[in-house]
Amino acid sequence: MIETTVLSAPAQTTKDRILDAAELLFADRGFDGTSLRMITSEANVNLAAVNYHFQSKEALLHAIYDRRAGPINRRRMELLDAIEASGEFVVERILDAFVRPVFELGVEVGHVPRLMMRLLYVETEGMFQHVFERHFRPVLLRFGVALRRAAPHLSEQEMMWRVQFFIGSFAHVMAGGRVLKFVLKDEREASPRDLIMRRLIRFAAAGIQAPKEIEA
Amino acid sequence: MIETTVLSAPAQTTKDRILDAAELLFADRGFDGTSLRMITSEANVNLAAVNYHFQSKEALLHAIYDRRAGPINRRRMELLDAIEASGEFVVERILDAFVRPVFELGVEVGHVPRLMMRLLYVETEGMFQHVFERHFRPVLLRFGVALRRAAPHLSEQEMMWRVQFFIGSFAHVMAGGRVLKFVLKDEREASPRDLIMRRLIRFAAAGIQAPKEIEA
DNA sequence: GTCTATAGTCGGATAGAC
DNA sequence: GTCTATCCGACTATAGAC
Repeated sequence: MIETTVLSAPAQTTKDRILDAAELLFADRGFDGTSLRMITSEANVNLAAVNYHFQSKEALLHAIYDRRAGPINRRRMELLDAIEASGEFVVERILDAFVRPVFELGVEVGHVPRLMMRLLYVETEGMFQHVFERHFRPVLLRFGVALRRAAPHLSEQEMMWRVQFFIGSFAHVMAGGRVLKFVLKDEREASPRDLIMRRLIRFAAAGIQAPKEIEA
Repeated sequence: MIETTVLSAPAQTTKDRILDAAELLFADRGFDGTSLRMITSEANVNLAAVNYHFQSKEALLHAIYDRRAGPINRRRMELLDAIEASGEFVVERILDAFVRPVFELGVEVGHVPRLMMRLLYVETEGMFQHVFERHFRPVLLRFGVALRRAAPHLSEQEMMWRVQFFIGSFAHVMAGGRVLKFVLKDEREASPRDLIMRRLIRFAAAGIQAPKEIEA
């Protein structure tokens, strides 16, 4: 089942080398802050190769997002399938299904959340729309439905807001907002990723299950 | 007490016009995506004026962050002073002191949270460090202390993590992550800002006050 | 498919007149 | 303080040889 070629990646094609180099650079320096020259130099390919394999710098970013967003959200769907099959709609387990596929990414792609962060807040509307409609919206809707079964006391819009609060927490710790480094210092390195994930789920599950109204 | 010049802003100086135009452009298109020519054109000032009043494009962004981060965090400190004076350490009230100064910003500066978002995740380390050390770190530390008095069952590091989850939720809804528009649709326009703030505080207060351990 | 060479544009910054 | 004019480097994209 496990192909050894996935990890060691021998005999990588020019196209893949471009994708890998560009992905890291875009995550770190942003689209406008990354030149094709940086990418081709880092990937050890010729400058013209980008416009040959992709058609433009923008189409390259497009391809990068599709390559990552597809597998992550398919995995989320699988985990949701299992929850629905079992009939056990528990908030913690549903949230786990959302965050686990990202936490399970290898450390060698630890920059992917930063890339997604840019998509959420920084990239152009068109870029966001393409990726969101294709990969994220169906997943988000299904999570909303599952969570309402787990916490039926909330209206649909109330739940949608709380899901957004959860996504904010999740995105923040995944993208490693620089604040984390300054506030938590060495603590962060010491905390195994698994513990961070459990802390996040604990926090968000309590928030999502909070009673409905503020005033009696 | 209230100066009418604050709102109508008559006879704005060249320097201020540059600050205003650049702030909006940087928030929308990012530092690399904004040229000095866009800024001076939008501000109706000469191209050379930027390098005269500030010294470089980077120093201009510096000035922009200082102009906003100062007042917001001073207001937070005031609200914290009031809490400490009253001796009523209630999680909801402490969280309110953190978010209120931002929610109270006029709609005409609704782009400021987006600008802060870029600082958190996108700008250079140097830019972040300058602003964080000067404006945010002292505030964050005080909030951590106050929250631990309100929820003493948590260790310092546990609380720091939960504060980070809260900040993620807050930043996400303030920056209006594009997801909000797509998921919540018209609902967002209809929800008064005050209601959003209360929902956020309700969610985060429950999360922060969640019991300590996952397993017994 | 891969390269070199270059077209064509736009960027930040500054010199120097007023 | 404000302007015009300009330097010079860097950028995306492509044409055309191999």
